[in-house]
Amino acid sequence: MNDTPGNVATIFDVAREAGVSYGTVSRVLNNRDHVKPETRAAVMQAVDRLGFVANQQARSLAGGRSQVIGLLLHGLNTGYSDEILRGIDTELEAANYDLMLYTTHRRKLKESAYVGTITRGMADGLLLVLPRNSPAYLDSLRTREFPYILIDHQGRGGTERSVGAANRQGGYDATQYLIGLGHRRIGFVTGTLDLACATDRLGGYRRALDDNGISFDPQLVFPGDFLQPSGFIAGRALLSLPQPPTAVFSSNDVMAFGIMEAARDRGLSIPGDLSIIGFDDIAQASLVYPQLTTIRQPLEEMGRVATRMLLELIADPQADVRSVTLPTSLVVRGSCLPLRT
Amino acid sequence: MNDTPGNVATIFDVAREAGVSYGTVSRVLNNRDHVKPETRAAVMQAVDRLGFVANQQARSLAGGRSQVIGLLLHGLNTGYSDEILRGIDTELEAANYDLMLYTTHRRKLKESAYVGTITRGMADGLLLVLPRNSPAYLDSLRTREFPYILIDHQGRGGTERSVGAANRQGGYDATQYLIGLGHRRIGFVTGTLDLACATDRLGGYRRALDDNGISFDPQLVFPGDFLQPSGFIAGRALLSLPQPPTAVFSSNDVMAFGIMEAARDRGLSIPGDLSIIGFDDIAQASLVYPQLTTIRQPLEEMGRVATRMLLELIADPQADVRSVTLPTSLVVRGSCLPLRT
DNA sequence: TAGTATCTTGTAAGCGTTTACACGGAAACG
DNA sequence: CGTTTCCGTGTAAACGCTTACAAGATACTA
Repeated sequence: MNDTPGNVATIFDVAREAGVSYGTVSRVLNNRDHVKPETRAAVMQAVDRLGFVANQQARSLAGGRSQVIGLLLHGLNTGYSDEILRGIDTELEAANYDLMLYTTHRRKLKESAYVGTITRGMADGLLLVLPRNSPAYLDSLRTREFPYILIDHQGRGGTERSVGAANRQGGYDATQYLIGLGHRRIGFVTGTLDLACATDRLGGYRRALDDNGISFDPQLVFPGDFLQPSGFIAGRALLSLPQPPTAVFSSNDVMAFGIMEAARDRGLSIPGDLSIIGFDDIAQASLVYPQLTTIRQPLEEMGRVATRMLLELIADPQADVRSVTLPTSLVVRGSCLPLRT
Repeated sequence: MNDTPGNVATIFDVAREAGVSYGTVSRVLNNRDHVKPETRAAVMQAVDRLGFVANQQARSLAGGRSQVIGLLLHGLNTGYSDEILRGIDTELEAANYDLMLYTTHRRKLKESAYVGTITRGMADGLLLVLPRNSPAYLDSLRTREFPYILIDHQGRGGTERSVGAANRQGGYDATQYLIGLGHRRIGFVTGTLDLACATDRLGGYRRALDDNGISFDPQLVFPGDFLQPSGFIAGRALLSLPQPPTAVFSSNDVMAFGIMEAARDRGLSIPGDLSIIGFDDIAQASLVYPQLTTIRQPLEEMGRVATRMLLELIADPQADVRSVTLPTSLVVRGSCLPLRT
């Protein structure tokens, strides 16, 4: 309020204003016991009058919480992170936490440096979006008992605390849906296969074929990298086969758009001549024409759940927080049709 | 490296390891003069050996930089912030700064509380994405001489340091393009009109009509709110007019998608029966079918430019940093056609 | 070669909090 | 009514760093 510009009220100013000691002010600010109600009120008034806001740096240096959690991302590229971020944001806001955003741009080295600074006081906990296999610095987090949660990471060892989606089941469901529509020659465009989620989706596809007595044809599987151009290329390749597929399952929506483009290029109508199903259910999926049938991955919810888990862990490091796999769901829109006979 | 779990090396540990005093270590860490080269090397080695990373909290408490800048956003809703964020991230990474993300969810009260905590040591500077008119707390930033830059804010007073886009010119260009294609009855769907960018786009539209001797017809202007459903509603309304428009200019891309939907609902083909032009050029614009012709707003560049301005301001508070308006550009895709006669 | 300026380093103080501890007074107990 | 317990508050120390300031070593000047 009435402070000279540049000079901001400290806990001492509040103490003087309220006629108590700084220790008492701290106790009030932290909702500690052993403070007389009138004193508490007086302090609160002084806080209001001075417009006092505690310095978080000092607070966390002195051993308190920083009320900040870190989020480590590869990048802001896909539109995939945005949705997770939204979930995290929602949950953090409710808990009165702030968010520190770190993007690594896929540089391994940077990641571990980040993890270093983050754990040195910057944040109370860490969320990592790590679709690939666990890097070494997780060890240091573990031994240091620093609270962290992995998002979208399906590590082999059950030791990691993570939240992910049922990629395998989703892949199975997508394939099963197409089979249910009568399709037998079903193309598959993979994601980047060093990511667990990509291999899981492929696994689901193969399993569904198996369960339905359809033999696996390697020709129908085309490698992609989760980006649109690779979808286009894959689409073109699959449609040029001597015996092209009547339906294609794309490991994500963005590549599905590429496949759509390739089909249109060839003069094929969707879904009349070719059924397409995607994975993720990003916002665009319902904006394209025809609207894309896809497997919904609950990204926002993953963000929310992970955040809740992390906050729980921060509150009680011994808490029994276990990995969670959230279910995917089939979203039927307009890009698939029963096989014409 | 070899620290007991939970105990992290401090500057004192480094000093002991290197056989110098902690003051010297600090000097080395901050690249100060007056350190003998051999000493510097010895300290750096000790730093490496111990895997030391400075505690940012302590550092900024003691008067140094926090190497953090804050970003205040309304929310992560539109896909619009993502792109700005990407630009910011790029620039920050280069400058070795970290990002603190604050979302207000449009709650005025929260904003000013945030600004309070941010300026109390949390960050060295602040970026605000503020399409609406400048709120009161900016005054406190100003008197406190805290470095900040506004993004996408076209305030009246030239006092604010901000970076924005040429919304008026963009609106003009879009309209002019449609007129050039022969269209005379051109619908317009507004954005939320309490935002400067929305009124500017409308202004550009009117100006272009004027310049071409086309009289302004209020019936052709329909209020929207930048979200897809309002585009749909607007599209339906415009197309139901006794004399419907042959082209529509939407104040942003997302609403344009809604208009497309409305047109399809009515059995109209795009661009055959109706030309549509958007504004923003978000990622989806090139994914829909037909691909959307639109006015590109250089969001990522806005983020980058604003960040550079802010960093400059942090480095030298007296720097002559002036507001910047970045040009928009017409991106021609497939959603507009010359008027059929 | 004495005197001064410059380099190099160490030490102390302080940034704004929290937390452990101390101490007087009120309440509870026998 | 003396003793014990708990309550309410103040004070000191610590968190890990930066930045004056001091002081010894070294280089430069006349």
